[in-house]
Amino acid sequence: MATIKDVAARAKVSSATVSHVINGTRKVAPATIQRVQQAMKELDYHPNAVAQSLRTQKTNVIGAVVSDITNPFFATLIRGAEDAAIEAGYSLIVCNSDESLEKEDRYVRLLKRRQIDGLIISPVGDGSHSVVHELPKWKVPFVFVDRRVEDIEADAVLSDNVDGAYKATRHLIERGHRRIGLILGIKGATTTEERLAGYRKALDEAGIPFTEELVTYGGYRIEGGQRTAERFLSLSESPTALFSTNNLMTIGVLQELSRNQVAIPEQMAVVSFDDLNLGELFQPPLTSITQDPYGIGRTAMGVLLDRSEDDKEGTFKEVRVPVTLRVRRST
Amino acid sequence: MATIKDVAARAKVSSATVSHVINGTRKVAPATIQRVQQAMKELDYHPNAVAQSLRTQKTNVIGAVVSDITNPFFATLIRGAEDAAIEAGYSLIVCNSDESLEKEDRYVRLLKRRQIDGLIISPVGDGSHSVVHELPKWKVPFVFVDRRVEDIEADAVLSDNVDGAYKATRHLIERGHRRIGLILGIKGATTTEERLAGYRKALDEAGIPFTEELVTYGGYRIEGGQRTAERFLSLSESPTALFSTNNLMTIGVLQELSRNQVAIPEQMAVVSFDDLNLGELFQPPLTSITQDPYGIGRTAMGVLLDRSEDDKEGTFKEVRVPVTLRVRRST
DNA sequence: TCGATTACGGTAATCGATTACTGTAATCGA
DNA sequence: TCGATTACAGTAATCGATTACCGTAATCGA
Repeated sequence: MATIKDVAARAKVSSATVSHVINGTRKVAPATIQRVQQAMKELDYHPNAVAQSLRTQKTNVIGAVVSDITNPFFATLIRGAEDAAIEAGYSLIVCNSDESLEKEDRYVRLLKRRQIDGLIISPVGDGSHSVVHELPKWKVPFVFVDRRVEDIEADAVLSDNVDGAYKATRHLIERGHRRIGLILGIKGATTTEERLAGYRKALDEAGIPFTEELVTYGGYRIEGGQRTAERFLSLSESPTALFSTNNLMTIGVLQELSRNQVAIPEQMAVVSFDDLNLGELFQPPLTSITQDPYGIGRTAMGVLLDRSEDDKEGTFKEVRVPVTLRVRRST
Repeated sequence: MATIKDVAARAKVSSATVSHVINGTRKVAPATIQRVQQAMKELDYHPNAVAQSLRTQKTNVIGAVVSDITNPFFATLIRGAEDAAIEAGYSLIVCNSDESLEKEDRYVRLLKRRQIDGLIISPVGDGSHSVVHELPKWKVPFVFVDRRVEDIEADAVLSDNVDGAYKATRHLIERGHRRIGLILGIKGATTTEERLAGYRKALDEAGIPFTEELVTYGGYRIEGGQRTAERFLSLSESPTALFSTNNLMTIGVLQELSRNQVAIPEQMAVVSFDDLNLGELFQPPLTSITQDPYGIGRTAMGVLLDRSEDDKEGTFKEVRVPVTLRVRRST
């Protein structure tokens, strides 16, 4: 591979001049510029980004840690982040935490070693033992997406969870349901707590008493959706509607209901927080709260790059991305 | 951030010794090792991967270019690649080409500048004008996934497309269909050509004549599925079965059939190459050829790392990952 | 005409690691 | 006892860029 020195030699200038031609960092005589560009072309020279990074202390790489890229929600979020990153000249390294604190820890440290310029993270669990607590000390700019950790000062781009859960629950109430089973994710996670708050708000407003029995935790996994749906079905007085608070658990719920031949919506209405993509192709089409993961990813990257370029401080932003209730036939 | 010199100073040794302690590259007295480790701990030292990369000419970064991470097929493929990468100490930079030659070109060059140790790529279109033609010259090890470019010598990990298409078509024939509409992707892409070959093989075997009229190209996009389904429906003698050769086009097909209230499978049988995940939740559940994208990604990464570690040459492997026909109720 | 300014570009230090080469004691073997 | 070997560790070059600092010639203004 040709280096800057090769170019310099061929153009009969110093490497300093080549660098300045490339970066436009000082005035260079037109004739010299010509010679340098010619030499670069002839040698098919392209600057070594690793050397640049070492010298400038800037890698133009952003790290992203999400629970699982295989989940369409995160895939789309990452896609949004990536598009924004590329436009600004950054690349994205993606890591999957699988909701494991240990993996999250390992990846964040790895990314730090790689001198990333910023981090987008959806923290594992309630974040209480997360490695993110070290981030402020390390001075790596970062932004929370989807979830956040309560007691850490940082930017965050999140869905409007309270509003979404409120709308979903109110919709079910308007359809006449009074026993609404709520399937939450991981106790302590901000998404979970906020969606619970929205649910309670709608119940309160309608004067329906809150029942512990109707609230379960499925860990945001398919299996959790099945398990909790099963539990709801076995209740002496089973609910007439289920509100599942993420896409994977909804899949589990639908599988379980189908296995037990429970008719939707006749015997059980179903609402999902977070659309299943293709939700409209199901039979019946699924009523859901639609989030905007692409928008979350894109604006998160924007917020992150703003911060790392304006250099550090400044008050932290918490952006709430609106969600919409899409009524289909499962309710 | 602490550097190796800080550690050296604190442990009262040279930076060479610190380096050797870290890497175990030469014998160091136990007492010295202790002091160095102590110093590293006290300073919370972690080696700067950028500096290491510059010196060793190895970044431990692999690039991946696929058409769209939002497509569950590629998301899963990337996930497989990533898991394998992480296990081997590599990180993955993911890029989305969106089937655009220009983006593909830009990203591959960017990745090369970043000095990636290897590349996983699903080339755009038929690959004839792809930047991948430059890769051998650049000496970046790379492996094709999902598709390949015909005239380039390289490793490749691909689905057994001929077999899959053959099985799908034969299945339809066994169900009594003789007019089977085939929806291909991008003319010239190896996936397309191979799936066409499998389709023809099954027809030949059954003595059914091949009809141009029943073959269309949908560009591997949802919209293409809709468009081609519409075309098939408007045929004077429309087919009794459709074989759509990727997941996105299948979605388009299903949408279009549903819009026209065509009953599946009574009025039109449908088979998809590549499962829709959740295909079993559709009504009716979808018969499909199931690929193993996770396996493709994982073995592709394995092949790639083998090659970059065994250092270069050696004959190129073409791995065919088996596919299975999953019969559900859409046929 | 001469000092100041401008235009242009080179020298060498630097980023933070790795590693070839070298140096000094201590130990060994006969 | 002395040359050889071994054990241990330091010096400095290097990877490929950027950039602070400096030098020279040409131009300008009064």
